[in-house]
Amino acid sequence: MVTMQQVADRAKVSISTVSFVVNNTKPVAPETRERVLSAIDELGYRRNTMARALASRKSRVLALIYPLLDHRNHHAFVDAAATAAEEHGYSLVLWPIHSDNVTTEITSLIQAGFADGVLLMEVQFEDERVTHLQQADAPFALIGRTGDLAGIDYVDIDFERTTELAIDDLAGLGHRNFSLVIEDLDGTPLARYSPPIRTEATFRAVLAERGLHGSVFRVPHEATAISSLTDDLLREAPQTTAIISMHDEASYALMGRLRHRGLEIPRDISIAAIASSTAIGDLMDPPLSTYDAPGHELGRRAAEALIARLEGRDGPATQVLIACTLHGGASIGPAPSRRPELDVATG
Amino acid sequence: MVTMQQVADRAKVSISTVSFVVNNTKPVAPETRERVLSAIDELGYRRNTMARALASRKSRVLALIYPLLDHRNHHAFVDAAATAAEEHGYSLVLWPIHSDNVTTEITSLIQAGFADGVLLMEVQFEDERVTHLQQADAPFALIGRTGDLAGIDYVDIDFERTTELAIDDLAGLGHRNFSLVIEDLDGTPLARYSPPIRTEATFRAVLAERGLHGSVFRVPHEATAISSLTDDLLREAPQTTAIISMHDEASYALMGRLRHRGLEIPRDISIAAIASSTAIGDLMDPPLSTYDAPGHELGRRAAEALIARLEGRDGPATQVLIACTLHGGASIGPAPSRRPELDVATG
DNA sequence: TTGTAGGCGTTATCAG
DNA sequence: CTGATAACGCCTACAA
Repeated sequence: MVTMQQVADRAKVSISTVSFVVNNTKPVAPETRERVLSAIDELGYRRNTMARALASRKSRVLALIYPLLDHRNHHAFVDAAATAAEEHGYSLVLWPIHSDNVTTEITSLIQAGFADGVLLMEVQFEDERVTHLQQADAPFALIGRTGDLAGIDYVDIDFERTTELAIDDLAGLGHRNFSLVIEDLDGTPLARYSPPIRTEATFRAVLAERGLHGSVFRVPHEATAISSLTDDLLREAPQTTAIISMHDEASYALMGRLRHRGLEIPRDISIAAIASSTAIGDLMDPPLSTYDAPGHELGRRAAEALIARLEGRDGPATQVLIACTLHGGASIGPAPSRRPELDVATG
Repeated sequence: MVTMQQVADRAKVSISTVSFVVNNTKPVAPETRERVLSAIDELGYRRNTMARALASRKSRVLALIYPLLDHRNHHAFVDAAATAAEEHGYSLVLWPIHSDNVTTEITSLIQAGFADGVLLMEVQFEDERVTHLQQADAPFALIGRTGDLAGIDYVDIDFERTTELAIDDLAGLGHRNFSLVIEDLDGTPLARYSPPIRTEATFRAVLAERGLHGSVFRVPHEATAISSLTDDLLREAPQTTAIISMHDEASYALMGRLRHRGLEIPRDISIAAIASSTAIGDLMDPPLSTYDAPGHELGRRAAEALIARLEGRDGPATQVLIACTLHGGASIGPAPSRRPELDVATG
């Protein structure tokens, strides 16, 4: 390993001069700088990350508290956060959660000087990790939202706006009777996960406001519940002509079983997935019309918000909401004038 | 931040004694140890990661070179690697690749003392990153395999065994005519990606050995190619009764369009997905029979192999191959005695 | 514009 | 078993 001292010797300058050119921290005579630069080049010097962190009291590491629930697709999100971090001279460390004392684990990351700040995802409506971070005065940013957001940096999907968009798009096609399909997370660690909560509330509010009708189906993450959904829906809300789904597995099942029941999509019934992705939608036949989750942008902006905070650019909190946008697909269409009779025996 | 010195003062011992108990590095009198421990507890001491790394010349960080191709599901894999690392006192850092000079970037991670070792995924048959790491004498482990594997630590799916398993399982059901569907990666950065290469070679070899028949379909990752696959297959290999697919998107499309063409799965034709996952398979109707990729185990073992190497446990290289195992599904069944006539006009 | 020197918090070596 | 003390490689006042 080649050190600053060796570079200094070769360039016939002091070690601090090397530091100045390496970090651009003080003006250095062009000619001296050249000498240093070429010494660095010839020796293949790289400044030692750990020594730098120790001396500067900054690790330049962001810890992403990483949920172990693997039924969600965080890929784009994590990817973008890592990339953004790297572009700003930071690194992203995955911090899997599995201990019971999650909260103390998280702040110790920072107290141990390992990370400068924390990125939190899968945030619950009331999240003790957040309060703990606040108390410990540890820099953090959320992907997602808690209930109380005063002064908190966060980036999240605008579920409210997305829901409204989907309803209005479908209403514009003549639909008047909606069904919303969301995940039922009761009994799971995500019981108070806010996306379904916010979406359901918005769904009801918007329908009421527009004078439209609808039902809500909460579907647990189990094969039996998912496969019985279609029949439940047709029985309990037979007038439905437009389904909005925030449950990809359920969407799949619906597409298949609705056709089994003799309904054609979108001729007889429309279905739109929100907070999903085109990649998933394109697998279906017909391609599912999806309002794509802006995973990439969320990851990037969350990392950047945290970095901004770390670098002292204080000021108002970053509070960003991004709506999902409709991206192709062929599963929505004009509302049918009337629905064909269902062959109930087939169900 | 509370330091070792403060702990030492409070416990009325020297700083080295504190270090000994914190790291279990030398015997300490039970009573002294107790004093230190309670001082640590009272003060809330945590040893500084960066100082430790500097002094011990070990960062305890593994860098996962992280591909930016997001059409693959690396979730379980990354997750398991991070968890395993953490269990061994290491951290996993995501290192997104986007520079042109990937190779030098990778070794500089280590030269900068940031990471002790590197985990490489999406390995190509000939991979210059590997040769570069070898030349730089940087510790690394692969997830995947290059062509030349002498002395290299790697963990990979046993595509050969998996392919053989799938063929034999289906042959056991009476199938004699197979089609293999793999991704065509020509023209992409993964042109020499080894899984499809190995799988195709094995497919041909095993069929020949068993006296069975088959065709190979290489399908690019494009909607048009994927949607025309079914017709191509039925035209070019009409006698096929069993499809083995290593291309999830194509599997989806096949399930849908085969039914459109009047073929029932698995009555008329069987389909098995290899290196896939039950989670994906369960979305289909009928549930796709999948030979599940052991992502979780691969991630764990790769991380552990690298750590073993880092900790000087040398000896023969870790070279692990894990076959995918069949996991449920209902898309394979006995070979049909004869296939119903196809309504060619429907295609 | 450049150099000197004192940390940063640990680890590790060597005495006692 | 315990304690000094010298690294580890870099940053950063403070001097020159």
